[in-house]
Parts: sequence; C-alpha cells; structure tokens
Amino acid sequence: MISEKTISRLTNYQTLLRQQQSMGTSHIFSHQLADLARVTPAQVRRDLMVIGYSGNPRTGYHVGDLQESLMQFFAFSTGIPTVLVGVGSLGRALLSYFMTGRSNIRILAAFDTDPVKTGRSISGCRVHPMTRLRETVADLTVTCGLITVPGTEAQKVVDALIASGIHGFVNFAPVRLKVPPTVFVENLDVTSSIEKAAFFARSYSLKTQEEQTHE
Amino acid sequence: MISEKTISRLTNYQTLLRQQQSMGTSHIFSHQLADLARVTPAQVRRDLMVIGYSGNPRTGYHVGDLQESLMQFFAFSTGIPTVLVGVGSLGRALLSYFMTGRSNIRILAAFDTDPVKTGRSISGCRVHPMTRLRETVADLTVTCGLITVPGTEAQKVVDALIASGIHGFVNFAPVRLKVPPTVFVENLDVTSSIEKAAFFARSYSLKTQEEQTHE
DNA sequence: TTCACGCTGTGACAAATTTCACAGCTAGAC
DNA sequence: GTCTAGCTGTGAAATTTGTCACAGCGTGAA
Ligand SMILES: NC(=O)c1ccc[n+]([C@@H]2O[C@H](COP(=O)([O-])OP(=O)(O)OC[C@H]3O[C@@H](n4cnc5c(N)ncnc54)[C@H](O)[C@@H]3O)[C@@H](O)[C@H]2O)c1
Ligand SMILES: NC(=O)c1ccc[n+]([C@@H]2O[C@H](COP(=O)([O-])OP(=O)(O)OC[C@H]3O[C@@H](n4cnc5c(N)ncnc54)[C@H](O)[C@@H]3O)[C@@H](O)[C@H]2O)c1
Repeated sequence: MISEKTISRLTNYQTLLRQQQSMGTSHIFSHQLADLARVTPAQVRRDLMVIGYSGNPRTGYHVGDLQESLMQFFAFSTGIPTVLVGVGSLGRALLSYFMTGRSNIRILAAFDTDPVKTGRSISGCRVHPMTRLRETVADLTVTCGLITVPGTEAQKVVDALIASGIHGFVNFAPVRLKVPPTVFVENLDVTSSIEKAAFFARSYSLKTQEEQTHE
Repeated sequence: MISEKTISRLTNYQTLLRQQQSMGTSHIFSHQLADLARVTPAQVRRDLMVIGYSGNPRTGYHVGDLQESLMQFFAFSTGIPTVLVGVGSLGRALLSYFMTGRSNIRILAAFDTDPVKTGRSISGCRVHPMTRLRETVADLTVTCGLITVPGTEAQKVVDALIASGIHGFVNFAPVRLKVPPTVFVENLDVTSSIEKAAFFARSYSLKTQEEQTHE
C-alpha cells in the first residue's frame, strides 16, 4: 500500500518537472528536485522507487522520461475528469481557474439547486440542476467530485455523487463526510488551515523573541 | 514539540465542540468526539493530553470547560487577525466568506497591485495598494497572511510580508515558498489535492471492481 | 583500457505517530 | 457504605514514515 504523503509528493514532482522541462532542463539530479520540492534527496529517490523509474548515476533523471513514467503511474494522460457541485463564490472561483485550463484538470459539468444559477454557463461550464445529476454523471466517467456547497448540504451531496459512481472527492465544506471505505475524501478546510498557521506563527514568533532576549 | 497533525485535529475538535454546544450537549465522551472527528478514541485522549485538560471517567469531558481549555491553548479568544494579498477570483471568494464572519478569522486588510482594485472595499474589506503594505501591517499585529496571487508573484509577496513581521501563511499558489525557519507556511494546493483524490479514486474503484469479479 | 568521481538504489536504522491495553477512578445502584 | 460498569490517562508496543550510509554503477578523463 502506498501512502497519501508519497502521492502528494509525486504529484508535486510532476508539477516541478513540467516547469523544469518548459525551462529547457533535460536532466535533473535527486538533490536538485529535492531542493525544488523542499524535501531531502533520499526522500526523492525513495519516492521514485515506487513508480519504478530508474535514473542514471552520472546524468541523473531524464526529465522527459521521468514525466512519462509519472504520467503512466497516475494514468492521467488525458486529464482528470471532474464535476463541481455548488456554484457559490468559491465554486465560481474554481470554475474560472480550472476552465481556463492551465492544469490537467477538466471540470466537465457543474450542479446547483438554485434555479437562478442553473441552465446557463459560467466560465464556459454548463450549470445543471441537481435533479439531472445522475443522468449527466453517468455519461461522463468522472473520477473526482468537487464539493463547494454549504456544510449542512455536503453529506447529502456526496451521498448522491457516490450513488452515481464517483469514488474520489475534494471537500471544501468544513465537515467530515461519512463515506464507505471504497471512497476517498480529501478535505480542504481553509478555516482549519488558517488556525493551524496562526498557531505555529505565534509559537515561532515567541521563539524568535526568546532568542533575541537571550543574546 | 507538538506536531502539525495534532494541531489540525485539535482545531477540528474545537469546531465540533462548538457545534455540539450549540446543540445543547453538555458532556461528551472520547469515543463520541472520535466518531465526529473520524479518528480513534485513543487518539482523542492522547491529543487532549497536550492541552492539559482532564475529563471525568464517569461523565466524560465537559464541553464548555474543554472549549475553554482549547481557547486558552490556542490563545485566539479575540479572533485570528489576518491580511489577504491578491484580490483575484479566489481572493474575493475568501473575502466574501470570512468578512461575513461565521468563524474566528478576521481579515483586517487586503492588498493588490492592480490600481483598478485598490482604494475601494470588497465585501467590507478595504483593498490597499502593495506600496502601503508595510505601514498598514505594522499597525495591526497580524498573525497570518493569506497568499492568493499568481504563482510567479508569491515568493516576492511572502518576502515582503515576512519583512513586515508576519510569521504564518496560508499559501494558495501552487509553488513551494522559501522561508526562514522562524516562519510557517501551510500550502493549500487545490490542483495537487484533486490529483491526489483522483489517484485514490481510481485505485479504490479498481479494488471495488476486483472484489465484485472475485465473488 | 583503466581509473576515479559522484551519483543512484536500497537495506538497515531512526524518528514520529498511532494504537493497545490496563491501572485507577468515579458516579450511580443497592 | 460497598460494589461495579465503563470511562479516562498513559506507559509501552506497533506501525508508519523518513533518513543514513554505502555498494554498485556509468561516464569522462587520461
Ligand atoms: N468562499 C470561500 O472562500 C470559502 C472559504 C472556506 C470554506 N468555504 C466552504 O465552501 C463551501 C461553499 O462556500 P461558498 O462561499 O461558495 O458558499 P455560497 O453560499 O456562496 O455557495 C454555495 C452554493 O451551493 C448551492 N447549494 C446549496 N445547497 C445545495 C445542494 N443541496 N445541492 C447543490 N447546490 C447547493 C447554493 O445554491 C450556492 O450556489 C461552504 O461549505 C463553505 O464553508 C468557502
Ligand atoms: N481561483 C481558484 O479557484 C484557484 C484554484 C487553485 C489555485 N489558485 C491559485 O490561487 C492564486 C490566485 O488565483 P486567482 O484565480 O484568484 O488569480 P487571479 O489572477 O484572479 O488573481 C490574482 C490577483 O493577484 C493580484 N496580483 C498580481 N501580482 C501581485 C503582486 N505582486 N502583489 C499583489 N497582488 C498581485 C492581481 O492583481 C489579481 O487581482 C494563484 O496562485 C492560483 O494558482 C486559484
């Protein structure tokens, strides 16, 4: 079994490699990739073991080949098909970002209960009423659902999407969803992240003050 | 030293306890809180050790007292003062969400380089030009900076905020920032999270198919 | 051709994190 | 008062995650 952390780092390497390739880098050493990703060289080498790509002791990793191996490992060569539920302020921000495709993520359709929002397109993405979820999703082989509805609605929305056959979610609502073990949920709780940053900010800034006092 | 994971869970407990209290719950057992947070009861008890609050074997934890202890541990009784840099589509979504304060997070000011956006208020938050960053932040004792500028700009923005004395950041740009060890950065990379969810979605759905075949 | 340098791949080790399991306690029953 | 069921707090074990360190290899130099 392969850990979440490893997957996160591997997707990060993918992004960094794409950048490097566009800058004309043809080969890269583990310590260089490590610097970019802010991890140790040993970590990079260990992570790359799991995808089975081998580098060369003298020239390092071939950027193009490594990208190819990563692509194959993730099997996302044609982009990641997703749907978004909840076309509020956050939903619209995500649509405007991902519909002007700078990434390999494709938002194929959006859904909302509000009749004011349905029937038209936002940032080039069609917004459907929730009643049409099942039939629309069935046609699309969607890999991942983006949940941007209020917290109170999130559970029923995810239940409906699971019933339509989706196994992966990114949940922006500040609630822990209840899902079967065959479904993966990545929670992106902005509030929680700010609280975390604030906690460490305080503790780091206290540490800094102490050190200054001791000198 | 206390780990990031523990802090994340503790902030989550805080949110859940707030909800429980508003529902009239006066006491809660570790296994109940664990169910809500989707962790094990032992995990809850171990986490609560670090804040020094003790429960009662017969009645569990007193919701009000525990919240009080958490408040004191995090020292955020007056809310978390933040500033936001980059009033684009994502920045505006965050402003509209946090300025209609449902949480303890306060966005005290926003900044942008675009003269079209500066000088006015968005969702009740004043948007300043970047040139006024230093003086404005100096007046405010800000704990956390929210970075919602394009990836290419993120490093210079964070450098400027660090120079103004901010030690904590939530970074939405898809780049790894370079910061001194006295500064904490929480990266919220939406693209990366979707890729992660898509990877596990696929592997879970393959597993499901296999099991069905084996039967 | 031979050598030496500096990298990769990986077994072994170390650290961090989670879970186990149980002593000790406490409120209610009787 | 005494007993007991079922919780908490916490050492110790287990598991997960990251690092070390070095054998082995490929390349360019001589
Ligand atoms: N906006 C932010 O920056 C921000 C920040 C942190 C967290 N969040 C979270 O993200 C979620 C969305 O936030 P928002 O600010 O976009 O809210 P919003 O109120 O602007 O939008 C919510 C949208 O969901 C739709 N909706 C409601 N119930 C629905 C249902 N059952 N099915 C389908 N659609 C439904 C509404 O019609 C609306 O368009 C919330 O859970 C919020 O807590 C948002
Ligand atoms: N919008 C989304 O849903 C989304 C999703 C994933 C990631 N992101 C990331 O979040 C960031 C912002 O995204 P966005 O969609 O809001 O972009 P945007 O282009 O809509 O907004 C960026 C804002 O930053 C301002 N800006 C540019 N350079 C600046 C500087 N040096 N100092 C201060 N302000 C500056 C611009 O004027 C603009 O208002 C980007 O890094 C993007 O990759 C956004």
